[in-house]
Amino acid sequence: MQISELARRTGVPVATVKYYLREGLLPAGELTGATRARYDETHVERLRLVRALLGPGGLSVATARTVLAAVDAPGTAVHEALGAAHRALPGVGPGDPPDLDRAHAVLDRRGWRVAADSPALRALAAALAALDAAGQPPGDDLLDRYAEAAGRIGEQDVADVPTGSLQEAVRFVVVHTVLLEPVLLALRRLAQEDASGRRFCGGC
Amino acid sequence: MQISELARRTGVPVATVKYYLREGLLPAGELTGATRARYDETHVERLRLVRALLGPGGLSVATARTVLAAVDAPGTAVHEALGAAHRALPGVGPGDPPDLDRAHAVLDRRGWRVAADSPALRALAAALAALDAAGQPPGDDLLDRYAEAAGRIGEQDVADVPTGSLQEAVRFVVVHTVLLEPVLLALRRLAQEDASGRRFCGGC
DNA sequence: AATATTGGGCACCGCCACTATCCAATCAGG
DNA sequence: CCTGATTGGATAGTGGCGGTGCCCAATATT
Repeated sequence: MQISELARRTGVPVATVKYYLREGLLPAGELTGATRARYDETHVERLRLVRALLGPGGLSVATARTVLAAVDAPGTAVHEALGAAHRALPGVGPGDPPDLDRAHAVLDRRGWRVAADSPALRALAAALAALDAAGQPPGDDLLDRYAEAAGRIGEQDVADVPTGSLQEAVRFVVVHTVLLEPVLLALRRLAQEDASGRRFCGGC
Repeated sequence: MQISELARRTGVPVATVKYYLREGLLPAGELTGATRARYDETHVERLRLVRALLGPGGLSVATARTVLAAVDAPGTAVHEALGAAHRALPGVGPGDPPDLDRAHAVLDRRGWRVAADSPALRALAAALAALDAAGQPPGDDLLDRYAEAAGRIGEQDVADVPTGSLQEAVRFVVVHTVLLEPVLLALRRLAQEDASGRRFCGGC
């Protein structure tokens, strides 16, 4: 198929498909002439993935390129792919390294072992600092409850990773890491809404 | 204090403080003359809150304005404040209303009652659609596990809301709704990292 | 009185995700 | 084979966002 059909089948404007090609989010089609290129089903699939990462996944084009590079690298081990995805995700800039002590303490209480330079660790520390700044420092019990719930989920995420093909596993990890975040946040809000209705509205 | 001291104490550039004043994120100081205004501790506190919402909270200026308006409205009930915060949070545009059936099914299995037009419900449906588009449709068991973990958290969030002052409760709800999201996401990533290390790296 | 600072307003900047236009090459229809 | 439409590729432009720089008259400080 040509670029116009690729665009039509995915609902993405042709100019945008060209943009993704330029940005390296989408592999080039097979050139059949100086002004013709052929695309196939893998391009359709990839384009849908790109749109999912950029839209609901909330990734920037630059971030998506890095994440997809990990998906494409042939020999990437699953643990490395997860690390690559985590590293690529919008993290905390190198500005003012936050206080990692409380974040470490939460991890220690659960017995989690993570890399000392884990971006998620810095993100957690930064988020805790923001709560302090907002005048609502979280208690250890609250953090532990959050950590327990997160632990359940993270454990399950990893247990679900398929063992068949490495390619498949890496793709699974990246997609689930990124696209289940909005699912989790939406479910939390729904749970809050339900609980709030019961506590403050008598079921509304 | 004057604007320069407000800026100095919070580490925010003066021009940016002026911008927040223009945008209505920060209430105007008390005018003491045509070119003087006085700010107090409430402004320092509010400015820190604004920075926390805009930075780690990930809100846009427009969203933060809406959320803060709910905080400021005097008679807002807690349930309304939560709703206002949820409605203001970056949701799904009115484009292509997603299929709500699967989202409803998850909620029904947990017995949650939420508004039919809940933005979180639409967000959930959109996120599920994105997973489908990415070729990794989530199974019901996965969704149920996520919902269970989210339920634990949301329940606790609501139970923690202080009952003393309404103002205090509303502020608590807004801050916790917004700023615990990055905490939850960071903890999930850390749990994944820990679990991945144990499963795929033998503890690395 | 001289100097420095302030509040307020407006214009401007850099970044980002597209989007529009142009061009030569090429394909399809007649 | 000729003609007109379409394509790939490149370049430039757009609109929104979150600030940022600059200027001015008015005011405080010295």
